[in-house]
Amino acid sequence: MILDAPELNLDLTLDCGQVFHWRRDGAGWCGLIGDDPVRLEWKGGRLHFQGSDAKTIAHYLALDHPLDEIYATFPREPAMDAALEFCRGLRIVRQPAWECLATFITSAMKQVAHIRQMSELLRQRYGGRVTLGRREFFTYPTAAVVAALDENALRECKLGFRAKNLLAAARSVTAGEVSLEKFAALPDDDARAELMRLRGVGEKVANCVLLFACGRLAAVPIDVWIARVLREVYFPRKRKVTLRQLRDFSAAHFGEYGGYAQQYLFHHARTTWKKGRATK
DNA sequence: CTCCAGGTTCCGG
DNA sequence: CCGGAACATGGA
Repeated sequence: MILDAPELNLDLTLDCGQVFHWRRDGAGWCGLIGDDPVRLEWKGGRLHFQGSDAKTIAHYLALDHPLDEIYATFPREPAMDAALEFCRGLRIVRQPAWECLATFITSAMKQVAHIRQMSELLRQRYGGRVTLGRREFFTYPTAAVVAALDENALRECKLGFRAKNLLAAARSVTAGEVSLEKFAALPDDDARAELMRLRGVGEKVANCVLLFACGRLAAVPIDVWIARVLREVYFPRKRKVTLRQLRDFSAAHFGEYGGYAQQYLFHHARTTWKKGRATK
């Protein structure tokens, strides 16, 4: 099956730190969209796929996001231009809300490789097994499944102190104390506040969910990397810049597609910085 | 062996 | 509101 997708860089989209379970498969990628096992490969402006259906895939990969319009809102500055040149075609996907929320709860103070590992362990032990041809996949365990576990089971998935947070969040969601479905009607600030009622969910994780699952493209998650970039680029040789200042600056400076700008800066910085260290 | 990672929470100024 | 400290674990 084939889908037109001229402005898509699949490698960047699936391997830029917004989602953690996709793995390379020859010239393409294998993973799940929700419970659907999928294989994707991009060739000559078209997306070849197996598993699931065109509509689901186009929605997940956000092929409807108007990249040209988004890029036009990026501030014209060397750092932003470099990030855009590096990340052109990277799309902010629409992940299932719970899966996104849970993986980012486990992401606190962990490297991307570790986040992958925890996600994979949770899937293999508590998710559902599905297949595509001879390939095997495991869906992400639902909130109800996680809620029924105990803290020790989660610690055995290498979650460490995050186990308590994931468990509490799963139980709150399962009990209906926080609803991940009713966000559609809420403004960003209200949806964020709702998410932050969950144990282990602060401003950063809440913004990740708003951006990577809910399509709130103005949400700007500020982590150690983006904080580093913002401080170096926009507040050079300034002694103390608080998180609050960075947040207020981002909202004012990047505007309605701030989440896209942030992700491009994030991936560019993280990738080039690592390279710089490796060759040093 | 040391350092640090897509943070959050709790506590004292 | 702000700065510090505690919190687990593994890869570099």
